[in-house]
Amino acid sequence: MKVKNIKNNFRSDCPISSALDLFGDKWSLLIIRDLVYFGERTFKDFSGAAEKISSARLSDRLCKLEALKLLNKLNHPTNKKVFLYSLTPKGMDLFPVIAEYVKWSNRYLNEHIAEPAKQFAKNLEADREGTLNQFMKQ
Amino acid sequence: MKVKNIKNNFRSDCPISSALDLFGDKWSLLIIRDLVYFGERTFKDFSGAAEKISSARLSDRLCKLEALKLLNKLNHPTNKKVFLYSLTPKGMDLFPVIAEYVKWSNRYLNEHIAEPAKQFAKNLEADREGTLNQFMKQ
DNA sequence: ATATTTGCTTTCAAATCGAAAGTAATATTA
DNA sequence: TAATATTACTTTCGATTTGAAAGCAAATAT
Repeated sequence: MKVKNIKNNFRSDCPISSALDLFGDKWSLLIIRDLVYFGERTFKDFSGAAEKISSARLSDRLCKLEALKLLNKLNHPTNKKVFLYSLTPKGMDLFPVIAEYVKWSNRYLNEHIAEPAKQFAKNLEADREGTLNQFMKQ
Repeated sequence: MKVKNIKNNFRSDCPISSALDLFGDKWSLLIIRDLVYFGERTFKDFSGAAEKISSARLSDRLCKLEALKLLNKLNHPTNKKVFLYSLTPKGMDLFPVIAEYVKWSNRYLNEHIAEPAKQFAKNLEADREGTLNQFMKQ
């Protein structure tokens, strides 16, 4: 796949619009989410997530996120055709963004969201620092 | 404009994907951003932002965000053809999400972003609670 | 040796997008 | 008060992005 120069194509010098230019689509943060939660994932693992990303889109997003150095792609230790994706520190630093989405959704989409997420949101509200650190130190 | 039932069309019961389903496009958070910063904006004001949203897209997004009750649309006190958009508490509660994007971009896109945003990020890093409260109490 | 699995790529119709022009109602200017 | 300008949109249309499905090659499992 060709990943054309994603940077140097920003709409403005605003940090918010620039972040959205890089990973402000409907899939990138869900890939990051899976990696925060599971640590490592394969192509097939990502494909299995509830949102049902198509393989074309998944392939495209993994390439872009790797090009942005938000994730690492490593060989599986025993299976040559499988790759293991994981977060770089740069990618892991998106976790606080994700956490704020969780808090907002817990407040305003509460009846719609899954029970474990509600608990996570509750922990975040009670002790943000601690809950984030729990995930972010490795 | 017709705003078709935006809810009941979620990809999953995940709070992150659900939030992205509602306003995970490249423009919605920038509209919220302008309203956090300026309090009130007109259609023309939004059009003037550096990212140069097209009028068709702006019209569409304002409708959707109003339908989601993230913003209010009020008549201008003296000019009948102008409307004043502002944030509801539900919309204002997206500010912490925005703030985390700012922090991330300040870390990883630092040389690209504008100086005032860098200062804001610095304040956030030094005193998150205080900096957020400064904006969020009206 | 054959079948299956994995991580993709290709194809294609449909949805979404940006750019530009158009419109209708109001407000300003001459 | 008649002409001009402004505002908040809507319309149109070609280009880009998307999702769904099928295809594929290499590696693994049977």
